[in-house]
Order: sequence, then structure tokens, then C-alpha cells
Amino acid sequence: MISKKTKYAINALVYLSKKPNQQPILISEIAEHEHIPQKFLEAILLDLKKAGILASKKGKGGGYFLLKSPNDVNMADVMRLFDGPIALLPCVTHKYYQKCDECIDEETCGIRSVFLEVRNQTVELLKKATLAEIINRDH
Amino acid sequence: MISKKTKYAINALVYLSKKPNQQPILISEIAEHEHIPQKFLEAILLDLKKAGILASKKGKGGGYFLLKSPNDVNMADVMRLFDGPIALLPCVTHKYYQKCDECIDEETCGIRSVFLEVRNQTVELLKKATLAEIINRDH
DNA sequence: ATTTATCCTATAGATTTTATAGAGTAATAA
DNA sequence: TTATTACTCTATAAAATCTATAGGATAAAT
Repeated sequence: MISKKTKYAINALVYLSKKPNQQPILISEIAEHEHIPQKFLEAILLDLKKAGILASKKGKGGGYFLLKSPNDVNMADVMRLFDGPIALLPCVTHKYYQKCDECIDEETCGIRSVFLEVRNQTVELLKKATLAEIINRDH
Repeated sequence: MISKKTKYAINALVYLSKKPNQQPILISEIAEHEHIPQKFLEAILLDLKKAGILASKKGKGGGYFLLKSPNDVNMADVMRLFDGPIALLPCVTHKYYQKCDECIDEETCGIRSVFLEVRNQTVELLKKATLAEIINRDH
């Protein structure tokens, strides 16, 4: 299961994607509409800003808006940002790789082989799942 | 990521699968060979027994052994037993289904649509990943 | 200056994960 | 029948993670 943080992030991103481009939206508006605790959402949006996905404007008329194109923000990136690796085992991740204690030879490990396939398929699907794609499916 | 519990369970099952059928193996032997805390492993094996996957014998010459055929034990079942649903969102699971707060119409939700696809693909792969298949890949 | 609204740090409660302790039960064999 | 072996069961505790909140700092607009 993805964390609530990731779920909130996706909901906020989809909400922002549906708005006219670059129009700043209040945190409070997103929080209310998507039923997200406002203070919690603040931290999430900040992370999305640091990741270069969102931008913000302070003061009156301020708020958050999408910096990247909805075509360039995919679920794999968002999930990794908040929940870490998508892989189900540490030995099949790229960035967070960790060897298994009991593993003698990784190249011949049947368990690893299975979970590597799962990871690859999942990442492929999640990469294709951009904000644009989600909104497009949203009918 | 799967929990250590699930990882331990898989390692123990693969270890038992490689042994001659129905020969009881000591918990301590599995624990030692697979680097699993023994007391923790005890609980795991008990769960696998309650799930009908393993059987056990008490007293001298006792231990655990595979009850089901390695062909009939797949990773989807094992993961669900210890970590719960495989789906990444509560609204795309079958058994643990939960509606999203903010969702107006599930049938048209683009987010759900994406994660339903991921779930279905993952489950399909994990169902095919039986103990027999894992050992077979293990070369 | 004042108001607005994001930014930042610290913290706390709740839940889950991982692990251990110790007594109980059943099977085996001498 | 007694001793030994090894699984069974309950309770608990330490550690880590997740979720959420509080309160002040900073920057932009009027």
C-alpha cells in the first residue's frame, strides 16, 4: 500500500493539473477539496516544490501551481519521492540497493529473479501513468 | 517493500522446498541457515501452518515440512498472508476494499484506473511465481 | 505597515514492525 | 513413567515509521 502522504500528493497534483496553467491555488483550497489535513499538506507540497514539480507564490494571490507539464510528472517519480523504492525487495532496487544476508549468488537467486520482474513491470506501468494520462482516463 | 516477515517466510519456504519431501526440518536449522531470529521464525512457521502450507511434527525427529506441493504455493498468497493486500490503493483491493474519502465516482477515477492495472499485473506475476518456479529459476 | 500565505523546525501521538521471554503441550524413546 | 526434545501459545517490549499539529519565520502584495 502507498502511504497517505503519497496518496495526498497524487490527489493534490491531479487537482492542480485540472486548473488553468500557472494559476496559483491556495493550500487551504486543495486541503478542503481533497480532504487533506492542511498542515500535513503543506509539508507535502513543499516536497513537491523541492522536487521541481510544483512552484509557489507567497502573499496575496499566492499559492501553488504546476511547474512541470502534466505529461512529465509520472506516478513512479511521485511514489519514490514519498515512499522510497517501488521494488518489493532491497536487492532489486537501483538507488537503494542492499544485498540479502543469506544470498550466496544474486545472479542465480530465484526469488530475486521473480521480484525483479515484478519491479520492472510495475515501474514501466507507473512511468506511463502521468498526470496527463490520469486526467485523460478521468472521464 | 515487503516486510522482513514475508521475506523470512519466503526464504524458509524455499529452503524447505529444496529438502526431500515430508522430512521434518528443525526450526533452529532453518533459522541458522537463513539468518532468521529463531523466535521470530517460530511465529512465521506457525502462521504458514495455520494457512495449510506447512505441517509440523513435535518431539524428537520433529520439525516443519511442506504440506502443499511447491507448485501450489505462490508468492501472492504468501505476501497476502503476512503483509495484507498486494494492491497499492485500498480502492483496488478485493478483500480489504475501502472507498476513498474524496472520490466522487470510482468508475471514472483516473487514479484508481492506473493502480488497478498495476495491481492486476502484479498479482498475475506473483501468482505464477510458485515455489517450484523459484527453485527452477535458481540455477 | 499590514495583511496574506507560504516556509521551516520541532514535536508528539498512533500504528506497525521486529523481536524476545517464558511457560505450556505433545511426541519420542529409554 | 520419566526424561528429553521440539513445537505451541501468550504476553510484552523495543524500534521504526507514519500521520498529524503547533507556532513562529519569511516573503510578497496592497
